[in-house]
Amino acid sequence: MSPRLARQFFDRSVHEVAPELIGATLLVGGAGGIIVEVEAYHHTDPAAHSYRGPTPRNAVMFGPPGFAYVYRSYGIHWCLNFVCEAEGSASAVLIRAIEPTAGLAAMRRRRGLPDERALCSGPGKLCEALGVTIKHNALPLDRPPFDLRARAGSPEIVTGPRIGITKAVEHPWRYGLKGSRFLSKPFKA
DNA sequence: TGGGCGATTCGCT
DNA sequence: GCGAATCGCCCAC
Repeated sequence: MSPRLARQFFDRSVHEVAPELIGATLLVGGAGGIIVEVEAYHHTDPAAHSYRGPTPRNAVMFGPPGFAYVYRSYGIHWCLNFVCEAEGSASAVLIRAIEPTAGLAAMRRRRGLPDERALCSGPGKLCEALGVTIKHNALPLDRPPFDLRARAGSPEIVTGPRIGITKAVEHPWRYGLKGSRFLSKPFKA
């Protein structure tokens, strides 16, 4: 088993951390798999929740790195982020897609879907599959129920514009595992 | 294969 | 009141 990611792993620029999360293994309560798609959000970025300063919702982003920031999206879905950089810098990586490898039965049950490819292929989907809710907000990533393992090799990374945002759309801050069948959407060649 | 739309909560204007 | 870091379904092509 590869080593657990230390808290210091997140105490760097989101643009360093985000691509290094591709290929890492994320389990929540024993269910999850290999991270294949993420997006980086920096506090100077108009598309980031932290751009306009702290609020009750985004408070965790302004705390120390290595914690989970969970928020509700479109009134329905949960989205999972990892807080990065020094305390107060309010930057985070959005986890967008996972290749399921562990706890398949539990994830299928929660998703109500038999298709493995659709289990975790989107930020809202993977939270439902892994059982992530607001209860996980502000929890440390180096302790249960989270289990985050460093990747083994150096996978090929593809980049592209982020999805579903209206501001700062030009930045290529979406990172994916090249050729993965489990992405939320394909990367443009 | 891809675009349009409804569901539904919350933060901010 | 508006719009959002989404998803799944429906429809046209």
